[in-house]
Amino acid sequence: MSTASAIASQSSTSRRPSVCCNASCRHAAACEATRGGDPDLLDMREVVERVGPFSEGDRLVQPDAPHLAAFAVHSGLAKTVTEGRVVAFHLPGELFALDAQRTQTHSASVVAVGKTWFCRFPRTATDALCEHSAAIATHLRTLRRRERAFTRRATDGSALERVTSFLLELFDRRRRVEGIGSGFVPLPMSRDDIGSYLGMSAATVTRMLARLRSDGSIAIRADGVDVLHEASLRDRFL
Amino acid sequence: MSTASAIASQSSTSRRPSVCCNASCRHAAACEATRGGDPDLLDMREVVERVGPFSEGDRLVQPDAPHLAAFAVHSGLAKTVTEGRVVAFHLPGELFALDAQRTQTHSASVVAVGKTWFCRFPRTATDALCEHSAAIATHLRTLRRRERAFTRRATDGSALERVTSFLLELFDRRRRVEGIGSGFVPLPMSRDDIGSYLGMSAATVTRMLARLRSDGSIAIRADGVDVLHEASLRDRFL
DNA sequence: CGACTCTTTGATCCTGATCAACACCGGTGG
DNA sequence: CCACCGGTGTTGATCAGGATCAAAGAGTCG
Repeated sequence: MSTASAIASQSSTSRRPSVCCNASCRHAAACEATRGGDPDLLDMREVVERVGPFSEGDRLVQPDAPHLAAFAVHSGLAKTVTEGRVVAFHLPGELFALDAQRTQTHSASVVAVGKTWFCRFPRTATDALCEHSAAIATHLRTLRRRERAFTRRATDGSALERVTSFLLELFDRRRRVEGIGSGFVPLPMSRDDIGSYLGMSAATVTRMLARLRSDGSIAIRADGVDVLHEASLRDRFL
Repeated sequence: MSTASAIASQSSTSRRPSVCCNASCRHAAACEATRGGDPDLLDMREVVERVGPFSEGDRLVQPDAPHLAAFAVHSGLAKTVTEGRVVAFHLPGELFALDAQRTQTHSASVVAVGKTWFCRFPRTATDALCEHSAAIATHLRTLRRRERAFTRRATDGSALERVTSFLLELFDRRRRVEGIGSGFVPLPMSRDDIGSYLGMSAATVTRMLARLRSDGSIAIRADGVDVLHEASLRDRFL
């Protein structure tokens, strides 16, 4: 079941770390850690370790484990789970697990969804960078705030509105990382995961997607959806 | 419609202030401002002004108005309203409108429910007291925290659970102020107000109360409810 | 006394959960 | 290559919680 069953936040010795964060990385243009190659943030590239592959269900960090690193998704997808509920998804290029800087311990699990690679930023290294560079310190503070905002689970509005805004959120976040791309939004997570995140049953997620399909807003594929009519999705929030 | 239509937070000249905060006040024993006559807080009595009467619907403070005073309910009832929703009720003896100390302006309306008198604590006076007395400063900070907690609207749980916990909350708060009393919980606010506060329709509030009556937990009176079987109410939260 | 407002109660509707049946798909073993 | 199998997604049927609407008491104030 696991290609890498160990917990990676404690040490990376079980996986060959490799310094590989440079302009040739698929996400270099928009990676949050380096903000697309911002000269002020270049040092972040020197401390990163690539870890993986993780496969479906593998835990990257455990609750109450000491906070030893932050992570970015390199490829695949990750979810943050608290008390049995999905509270956040992490897309390629997005940095996370910054929340624990204060408490010194992680407050939730982070679990791989499908085959996933991560970029690991050891705490000791990033702390040192923050002392040398005000730009890096500020950048990480900003990302920490943003992580907190993403984690706040939207529980208001109808099921259709929540599914719609979920798709638009992923659409926008993906666009930010991949650059201007197609209207395709991958949904590698299960319907159960989406339902858990949105506070509804998996059956309802399916039904709401079907409704958006039937009015021509999206097309449903095996591995995600195509946004066919972005405006009609956004119009649901007048 | 109004016995006192002016906005009281700006000035009290339109109503005769009277220094009347002493042991003979009906709520002296438990008033939050003086914490039942705590010697360290006695100076609070010197700065208070009694204002009123206000009648149904009169606004005591307006959103965005400058924060010139905090208040306690002397008699009657008040509600805090934000964006058309009731977010808090204030019982006799309870201090409120501390929230604006930071922002310098009130963030919500406070409206009288029925005929209501208030005790007004001018900002300049309480600020001065806080400089002289660490006890008073600490006390007000504590109350501010508590006000924030009370304002958080409980939106989870079933309608029956929310109504039950609402009654118990008022029951407990009233007991704290009035001392050990009867099982009577006055409900001078309308069913609409309760529904707004609890996030449900007025009809549902009525229905849930009827259900609690039919299983013998409460009796419904014109002006409130009698708690007949406190334990069975609390048992709804296992 | 009469107009008004608020509460109560009944009837109906809507949303989304739950349960069950079925399709689909990838993997496994013969 | 094919039959089988378990997991996941889709879809229909049913159900429960509350909202909404309407009509009938019950105070309340002029």
